[in-house]
Amino acid sequence: MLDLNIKEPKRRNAKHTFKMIESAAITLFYERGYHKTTIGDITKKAGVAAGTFYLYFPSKIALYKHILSLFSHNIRKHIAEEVAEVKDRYAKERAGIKAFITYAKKNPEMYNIIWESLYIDRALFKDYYESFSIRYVNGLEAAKKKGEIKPVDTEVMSFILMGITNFVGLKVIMDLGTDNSDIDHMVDEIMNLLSVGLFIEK
Amino acid sequence: MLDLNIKEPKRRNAKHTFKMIESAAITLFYERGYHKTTIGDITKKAGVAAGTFYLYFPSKIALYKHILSLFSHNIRKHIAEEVAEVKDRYAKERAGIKAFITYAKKNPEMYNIIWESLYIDRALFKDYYESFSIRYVNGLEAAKKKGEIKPVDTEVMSFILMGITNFVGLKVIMDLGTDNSDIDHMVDEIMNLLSVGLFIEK
DNA sequence: TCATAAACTGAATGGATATTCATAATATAG
DNA sequence: CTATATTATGAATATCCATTCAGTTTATGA
Repeated sequence: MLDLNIKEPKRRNAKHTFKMIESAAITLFYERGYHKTTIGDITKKAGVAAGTFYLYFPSKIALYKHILSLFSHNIRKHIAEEVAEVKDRYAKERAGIKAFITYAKKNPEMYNIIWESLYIDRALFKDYYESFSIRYVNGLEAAKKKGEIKPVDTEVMSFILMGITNFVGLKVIMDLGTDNSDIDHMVDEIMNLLSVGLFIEK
Repeated sequence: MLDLNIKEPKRRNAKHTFKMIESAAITLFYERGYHKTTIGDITKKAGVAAGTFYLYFPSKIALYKHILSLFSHNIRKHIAEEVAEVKDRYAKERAGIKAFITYAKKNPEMYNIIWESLYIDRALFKDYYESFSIRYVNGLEAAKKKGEIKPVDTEVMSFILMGITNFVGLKVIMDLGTDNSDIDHMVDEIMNLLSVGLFIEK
């Protein structure tokens, strides 16, 4: 893991201060975006002085990278836990897709903050999606060997599946379109496409 | 259309200046992002004085909106032209998907600049994807009536299809993963999924 | 050629903001 | 209780940058 030069607090009160800065930043980065959020905004919301920020974080960008790393781990962990509970590939795929969308709905900050990496440090963005893809490919290759899925190009398929999940997640988070109340319905639509396709043969 | 208070140049030389500012901004917004690009950067690259910028654009944000609007129209027009040439829904879908990806590869700035609207003005982002979705839904509903596609939820399907196209496009533009040389192969993988699905029935 | 609108210049302005620093308060080990 | 590492403060600093403006140049129609 990259060293961000973040100083961990030692005493109980300081741990609380650290968390307050963290959560204030998450909220503000989500609401206003990274560039429009100032250190002053963050410390004010956290209820501490501006200087306090620099006791823990060497810079604004280090804080951003720290939060991005938190989210990367959390979402992966959450999906892995849900997927682990089921057996075959179909059930795993459904569980993974639903886990992503429900997690995104509960933590809308995550989505925005991860995507914003593209405009903060492109390497972070590339790294995030490539490593997500690699995980996906591993699962798909295993399923291919077991004859659970068709002999597709798993790398392309990983981006197809990430695209589906991310955009349906986006619809839910940003409330795009008319109806975003029923996540299970959306997951069903996705699984139906993955099962029988979209087109009717002539 | 929203009025951006952009002053169109009248003489030949000035039209050239205007274009230089436009294209410098497109390059820089792509390379550095909106917030990290200064008016000084833009005017320097365009080869004019800082004040010249304000002869044509009332503000930095107005320039961004102007460019976003250019891209919105161009990509839609490009896709519409390609789609118009073919008849049934399958061919239309293939043409549309391929048109998006090839256009994105040729104009990688477009992708970044459209997405960045999320961090500049969320309403622009919402508007962009919702109107894109509505166009998609219209096409899908027509195909449904004709019995060309299955009776899916077309709104959800529009986001599924946008997600697929956007993420495969992303892979190509950002060179994610190992192989991005063969766009036709990727489009085939997508069309195959849309035809017969991913899973093998037991 | 001349008058004038259009185009252009670049230094100056004003406001914002990331980061530093000298100082003070506080928790805890011994 | 005391010494000390830790935590906290917030005003000051230094830089950056969008925008303005007073003055200059240039194209073009008459």
